[in-house]
Amino acid sequence: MKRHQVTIVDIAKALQLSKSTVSRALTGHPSVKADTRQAVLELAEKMDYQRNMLAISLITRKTNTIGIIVPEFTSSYFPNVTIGAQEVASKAGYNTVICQSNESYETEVANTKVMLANQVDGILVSLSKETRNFDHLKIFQRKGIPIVFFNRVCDDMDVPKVIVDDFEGAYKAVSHLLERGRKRIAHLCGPTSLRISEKRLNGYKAALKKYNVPYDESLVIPYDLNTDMVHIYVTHLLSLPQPPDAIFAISDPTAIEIIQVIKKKGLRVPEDIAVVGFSNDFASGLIHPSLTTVAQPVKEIGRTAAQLLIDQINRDLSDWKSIIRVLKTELIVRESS
Amino acid sequence: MKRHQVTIVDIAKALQLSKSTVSRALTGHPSVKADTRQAVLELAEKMDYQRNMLAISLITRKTNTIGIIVPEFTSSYFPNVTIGAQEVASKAGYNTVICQSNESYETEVANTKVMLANQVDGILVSLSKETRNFDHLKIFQRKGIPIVFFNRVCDDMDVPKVIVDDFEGAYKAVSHLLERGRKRIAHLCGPTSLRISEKRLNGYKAALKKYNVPYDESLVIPYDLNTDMVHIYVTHLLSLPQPPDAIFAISDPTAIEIIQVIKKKGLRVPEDIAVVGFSNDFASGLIHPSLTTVAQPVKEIGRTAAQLLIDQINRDLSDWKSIIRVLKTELIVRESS
DNA sequence: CTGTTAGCGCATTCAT
DNA sequence: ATGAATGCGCTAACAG
Repeated sequence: MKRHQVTIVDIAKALQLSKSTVSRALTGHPSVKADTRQAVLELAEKMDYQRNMLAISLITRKTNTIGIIVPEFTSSYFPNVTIGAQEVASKAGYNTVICQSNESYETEVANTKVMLANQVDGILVSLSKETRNFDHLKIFQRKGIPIVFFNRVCDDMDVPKVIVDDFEGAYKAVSHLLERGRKRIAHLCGPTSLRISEKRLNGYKAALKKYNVPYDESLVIPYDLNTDMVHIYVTHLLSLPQPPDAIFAISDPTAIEIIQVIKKKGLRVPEDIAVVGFSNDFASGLIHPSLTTVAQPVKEIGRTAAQLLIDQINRDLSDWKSIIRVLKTELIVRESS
Repeated sequence: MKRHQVTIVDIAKALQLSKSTVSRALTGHPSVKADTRQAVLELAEKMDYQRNMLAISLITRKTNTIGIIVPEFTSSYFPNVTIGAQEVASKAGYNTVICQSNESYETEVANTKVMLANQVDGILVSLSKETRNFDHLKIFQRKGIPIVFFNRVCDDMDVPKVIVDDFEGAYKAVSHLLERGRKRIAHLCGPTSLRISEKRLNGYKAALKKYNVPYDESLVIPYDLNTDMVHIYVTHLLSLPQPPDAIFAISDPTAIEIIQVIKKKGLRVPEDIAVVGFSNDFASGLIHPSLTTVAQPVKEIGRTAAQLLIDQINRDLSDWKSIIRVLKTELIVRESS
């Protein structure tokens, strides 16, 4: 299928001008007579001329495009982060290419190849739950292409990161449960590959310690974020000799699933078991009972990450910063606790 | 910031080969000795070589990229459509660039410029609620770049479209309410600019007619999808001399907001007022009471649209089809009706 | 203010 | 099976 592309040459011919003049007129270069520019612009408009960014990027070695790699799009978390990121990016003149890794390491690697091949000026990454090797990301460092991590970060790499205070968030959530008189608090924690799992677990432990509640390993269940498995874990917890009277979940989708399972078993939330989630997904305010959760400033995370990335792009290679920006969480108490 | 890019030339030099040979080896051309290819591939890997798609696309006039323009990302509808679309696209070797118009005509126009400048091979579009002029999209037709519309389509243009049977969906929803004995059914309908608003309204009217319920214009309220306004409309409806006993909403976010407003006023759903939505967003199964709604096959819409687009891209310009694919809806009855 | 020249990185004719 | 030359559309020196 042969498409015809309108080029600068076409305009130049029609106007009896040189290519360079047309090019300059189009790019708003000051050194071009007002009426010449006017004529060029008008004709360009009339001919549906669009600058070919491929050619321009090839020369300037800049695509004004940033890549975003996220694990999934099913909760409201990542869509909202990308909204925030796009907001800042487009204001700074950058386009955005979004890829989902689907929580798969393989796919994540493939995504990075695409980003490289398309010469993005930088990438925003939140790791898949499977990712334990970071070579595919270190390539960017070697090539001098800025990376900024958010949410699921890589400790191995000395680049900017945007996270929330996961420790404190979990600490607040569990303290809240303890203050409400809960004695046996279970924790459905995330996969060990993710640092956030560890940090939230530590917050959980610290809260227990502060309130002098012994840490009981049998109440802590690591799971791989596949919500299909939640009912098994909940069933298990409820069948313990001393079942928990509260569950703190690593994420809102998890917590929501927990509530569904508990209700299906004929138990009441929060009377029999309290539930607390993490992230304040859109759905958590709607579910019945509404979910107590640790809110993250989602769009702000996206904005901050994009801003750090753009700063890095504009900065000289020599003085890259590896700032870690820690945003605050907020405990939102609702009916489930 | 000067990045160094590894090029074919680097590999050629290191291996004492010509550029063409290296290029052929890299692209899997058969006419190259097995061990030469082997050597090239190995070195390329070792040097972190990545083909520069900008250069390749410039020559081949093909970017293997499709653009997607959606109005928003806040409900679960559009994220899910894009997931379906990406699935098909990436299987066919296409990358995806996603833009949000934020329901703004201006932004939508800007988005199309970006797509053109980046030489996408085709675009998937769902119109913003403001869009009434389609020149920015007709440019694609003129340039021979395939377009496929989904959900919010443009009647003016003879291109493939993927929609659901909005008329039937609304008809089923309203019939359901009537069968449950509701007599005065209000309808919060979408902006007149969107065809889906009209079709759903027609389905509403047809159902009333079938059940011999007179059409009462005062119960039909057009609104612009800004959920902040919902409480005003609901308040108005409830203050009517003969208030409605049911509300059919153009969308799930709308219906969810309606339920919240009704509950806040101390009325019960569905006892006092039944509510039905449209689309079966993720949240609709979680809200209390859970929402009766018309489910759309969301991912399937994305898949179908992407497939039609890719078909079109591979087809010859001369025989473009303007198929309209109409997918089925399904009424999901929950607690709110 | 405007024109001329050179190449960005690569695939693709032609040659050999 | 390999090499040399051409050019995709455009910007960026370099000249007037």
